[in-house]
Amino acid sequence: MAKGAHLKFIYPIIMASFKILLVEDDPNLGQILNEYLTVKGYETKLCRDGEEGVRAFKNEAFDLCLFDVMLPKKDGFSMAKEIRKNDSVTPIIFLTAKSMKEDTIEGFKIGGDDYITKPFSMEELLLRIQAILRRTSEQNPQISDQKEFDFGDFHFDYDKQLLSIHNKETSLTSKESELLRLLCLHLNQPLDRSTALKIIWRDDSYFNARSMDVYIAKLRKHLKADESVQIMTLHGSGFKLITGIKPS
Amino acid sequence: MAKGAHLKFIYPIIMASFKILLVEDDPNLGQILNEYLTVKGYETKLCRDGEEGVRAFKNEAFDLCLFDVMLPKKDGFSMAKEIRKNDSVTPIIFLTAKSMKEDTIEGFKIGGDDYITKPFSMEELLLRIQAILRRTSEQNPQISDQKEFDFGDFHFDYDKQLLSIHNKETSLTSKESELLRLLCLHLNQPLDRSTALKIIWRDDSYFNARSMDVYIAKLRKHLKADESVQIMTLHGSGFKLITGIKPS
DNA sequence: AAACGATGTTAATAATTGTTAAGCATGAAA
DNA sequence: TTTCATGCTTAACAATTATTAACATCGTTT
Repeated sequence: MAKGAHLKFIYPIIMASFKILLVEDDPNLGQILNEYLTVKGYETKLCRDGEEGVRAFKNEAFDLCLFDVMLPKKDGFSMAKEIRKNDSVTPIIFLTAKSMKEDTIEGFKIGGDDYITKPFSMEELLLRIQAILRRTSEQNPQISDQKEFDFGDFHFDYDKQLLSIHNKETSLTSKESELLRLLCLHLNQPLDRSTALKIIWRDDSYFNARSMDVYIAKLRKHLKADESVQIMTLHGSGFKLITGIKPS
Repeated sequence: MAKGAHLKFIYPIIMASFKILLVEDDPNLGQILNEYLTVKGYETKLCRDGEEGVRAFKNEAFDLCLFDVMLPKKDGFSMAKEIRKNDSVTPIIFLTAKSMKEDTIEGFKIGGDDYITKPFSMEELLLRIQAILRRTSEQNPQISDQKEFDFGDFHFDYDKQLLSIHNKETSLTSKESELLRLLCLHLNQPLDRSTALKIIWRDDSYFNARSMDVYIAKLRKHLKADESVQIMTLHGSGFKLITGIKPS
């Protein structure tokens, strides 16, 4: 029955890349798909036939499968059946040449998650992949959701909203925690203003931007406890949490 | 602001069936879909236009949305956008008359989960619904029928409405129990205010929200018996029952 | 340097949540 | 029936958190 409003939208902005098992015998299409998905930030493994595909699945961990239905040695549905014997969660998308309804339905019955009919647009495929991964990754916290951070002398527990140093503990508000978490995920790397606004405030607008500046100021106060840690301003683009500043 | 006499029906908290929000302006198709889904064991709510649909979504908890794209007052995509502001998880399937690629892609970008082109077979629609619900229900805590919970030093029996620690037993009221149950199902994870209100109070309204705050306070008192357990506030979004707090 | 936009800082205001207690309805006991 | 106990809701006010406003400062461009 239900659902959670207000769950944070964690888009794959900060995220270890997903690994996709692609099985396609047509060399052209295979290569195009492979390149396209790589460009889009996915790690891929391309196999040329069904047996090779199943073998790869057994030996490596994938986040999603993309199977052509018609394949040499072992067709896509048979692969899916074999995989579903031991694994009921990894999403499977079928590529089918014909838009035969029977194929479609067969695919879903086996436990496939989607099918897409050739010819298809790359963007559509990408969007389907994202839709499915968005869903699965939310239940897969380790992919993007680091909960505790150490930087400088600080220890930050995002879940408990606690920032501690030496033996002092400060409890943070939710907004402070979210912002600090983003900064930590980008430790010593730039955090884009607009990115942070979209993730935390859901909207990059003037007032939200000002609000964020206020929170940056609050965090800076908290972080004064260790001189070697600082939130640096990247004028016109964002902020960066840096560690290892030498005492002057 | 007196509310006057009113009746409130207590629905079963643990429902077997999924609840689908169906928004379709064509009376024939609407009724057919409605009946078909009902026969297939789903609970449905049928709305005739977009505004009605969004209103329904805000006040009731649904497991899946099925939106026609072309609708009076507010089209399906606009509905999805509005819903996605606060809810990134409830699956949305679009029904589209034309198989326009732009439409498709637009739908996915908004955060839709699938689309299906009219005319479609009922069986295909059902299979798509099942594919999505299979995936979401696995990660959907509140559908669980777990009756007893252990957290910190507590043992909580939902059916008996008993919260015990060491050798002390406290009997809870039904509202206390329902709220604690939801928190337990989300142990160490956020529980959204609106979700809890829709499930326990059947309606996310101002007074119910205040009532819920009162019950949070009551639960906090009960939970004082173990310092390592706390209900933490997620300002603006909800609460989280957390365990493993260090003694200070 | 002057002008402009972006950011820093503090304070005021607004919104949300915490807490206590007063009302109300219901059902059981007298 | 009246009385009482119970559980839930509503009200009132306090505390906390978030946003907006106002003004200072910094960086960049000219």
